[in-house]
Parts: sequence; C-alpha cells; structure tokens
Amino acid sequence: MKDFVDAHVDLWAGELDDLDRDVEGITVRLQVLTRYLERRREAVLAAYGLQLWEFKTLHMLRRGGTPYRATPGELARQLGMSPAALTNRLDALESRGYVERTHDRDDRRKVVATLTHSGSALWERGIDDILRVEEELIHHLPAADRTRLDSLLRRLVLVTEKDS
Amino acid sequence: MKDFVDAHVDLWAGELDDLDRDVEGITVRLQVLTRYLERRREAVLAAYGLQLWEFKTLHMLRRGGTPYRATPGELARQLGMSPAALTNRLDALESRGYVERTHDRDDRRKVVATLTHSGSALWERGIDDILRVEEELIHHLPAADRTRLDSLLRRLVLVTEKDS
DNA sequence: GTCAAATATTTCGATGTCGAAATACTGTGA
DNA sequence: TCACAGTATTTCGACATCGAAATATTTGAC
Repeated sequence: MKDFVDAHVDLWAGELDDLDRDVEGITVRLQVLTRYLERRREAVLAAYGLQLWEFKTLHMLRRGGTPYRATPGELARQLGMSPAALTNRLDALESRGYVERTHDRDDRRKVVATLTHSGSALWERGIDDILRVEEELIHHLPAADRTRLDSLLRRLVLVTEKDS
Repeated sequence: MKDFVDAHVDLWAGELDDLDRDVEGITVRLQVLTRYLERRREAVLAAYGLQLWEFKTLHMLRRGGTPYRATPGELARQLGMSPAALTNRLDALESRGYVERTHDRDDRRKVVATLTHSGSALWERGIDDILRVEEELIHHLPAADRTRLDSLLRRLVLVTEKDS
C-alpha cells in the first residue's frame, strides 16, 4: 500500500539520481506526521478557546508536579524559545487568569510564574483530549509494532543527543 | 540504552496514570527528530545566506523538472501556507534575483514564478548538503532497519490521509 | 453583450517570534 | 563600600505568517 509520500519520492527520484528512497521517505514522513499531530492538537484545543502555544506554556508549568511554577528563563529553555517570547506568552496567560507572576524573594531579578486553579483545570481538560488524539493515531499500529517503532526512533534520537 | 525522551516519559508517567508510554514516546520522538532535522537544514543553508523558507520555495519551484515555474496559488497549496505569504516570499526571492514573475498570457489573473539560473544553481548546492545531512542521521540505522522504520511510518501516514 | 459570480493575487492590520539593547538586581574583588 | 561583571527579565524594532478585504480578470447565464 502506497501513501502520497511514495509519489513524492518517485517524483524526486527522477530528478536526483543519488536519492536514497528510504532516507527521503523517513525524513518526509517524520515531518508529515509531526505536522498532522500539530493540526489535530490545535483542533481539539480550539474547543477550549486555547492556542497551541498557550497550552504548551501551561503544560510546561504543570510539568513535574506541584507547585506548578517556573521562571520565564526556565520555561524559555524547556520550550526552545527566546526569553522575550515568554514575556509575551506570560502577559497573555496572566491577563486571562491562567497564570500569576510574582517576584522571587531571595533573588528579585527572577520572576516566578505560577499556574492558577483556572489554568490548571484548563490544562487538565486539554491534556485528556490531546492524549486521546495521539492514541487514536498511534493505536492504528498493533502494540508490538508500536514498541518496535518507538525503539527505532529512540536509536535516532540518541544520535542527535551527541552533537547537541 | 535510554535517551532524554525516556526521562520525559518517566516524568509524565508519574503525573498521568493513564499514559501510554509507547504512544507518548513515539509522538515526542517524531517531534524531536523533525525539529532536529529542521535545525540542521537551517545550519547548512546559512552557509549560502539562505533562510529555510527561501530554500523551500526554490525547492517547490524546482520540483517536477523543467521549466521550473508555478503560480503563487499552487506554491501556497504545496507549501501549506496562505497565498498572502507567497506574495512576500516571491517579493524577497525576486529582489535577490532567484525568481522572476511574469503574467500568464492566457489568464492574466495568474502570475507565474520562474526559477532563474541563479536560483536554480543555489538550489543545486543547497539540496546536496541537505540530502547529506539527512543521510548522515538516518544511516546510523542499518539498511534493513531503515526500511522497517519507513514502512511503519508509512502505515501511520496512510491513516492521516483518510481524514484530510 | 452585459453583469454577476467565481477565481487569482495583493494589500492591510494583527499576531507571535527573534536578537539586541535596556533595565534591574546580585555577587565579587580590591 | 564601591565599582563592575554577570544574570534575569522586559522593551524595542524587524520579520514571516495569517485572515479578511481590495483589486483585477475570467466565466457563465440570460
């Protein structure tokens, strides 16, 4: 059974004679699946009036359990963004009441963002739907194949860790 | 052998008791690898003074062989963006001499973007480096595993095609 | 043949991001 | 204690993107 990426690979194989079909297939499919999941996540979050970037920020604050707090700098590093962007994200989330900003008592350069009850509750609803969306896609593979796939991907991720 | 995604899954498994570890592992690793390839591509293109979005636009024009031309609308669809963004991209590429805009003789609503010699030559250099970067990552798996991985990913892509 | 609907592109205003500069605070060495 | 290098956040200007409105052209119905 062929998917549309096979057609893409066929097309380019005609232009680039040294194209490795498996390599091209894998890299394109990684992108296609990532983008698909992103769109699906955006779709379910829209039901709660949330943008994906808003949810991701709540998610990082929620990470690692109570008391659901972190500085903008930590969040920026974890989310792979500039600190400047975090200022904007926290402004937006604070104005909607999902996050509160306080100053760190010991080091007043630091700002501590804390998840409010409202923000936490919203995350709870969102994460449920998102996990369901992800399972809905991945469970099309039987359990043994899921483990095999995860294992193959892990071997690639290990390579990327070396030169980071 | 564990990668940093395993640590991520461990962390969240403590918070979410219904978390499917393989599903979470797969979805996170798909994103990690996609992002890694994106950064590597950006890095090699920087040597030619090219942004990734500039290269992608040249790439779509180059696609399917001569005469390397397409309308903004076609490009927008293929690249998954708004037509408005294509206006800006073509403005930038045209001002740098990589692309030319002409009007379609038969239907003068249409604009036809054509790759110049300069743009084509630049693409040629970029695609070479990019293919090498992709192979460098994926070839860490032996050939049989590459085929297996590609095949597993294809089965997931086929699922996403149904509801598109 | 004319006018309305459809199609293709561009313009406009808004948004989220970035890098660099600005601001605020801490810690250290003379 | 005082200056200054280092760290944390925010501000600022620039940029790529989007959706909606504007513009230009074609098609189809009568």
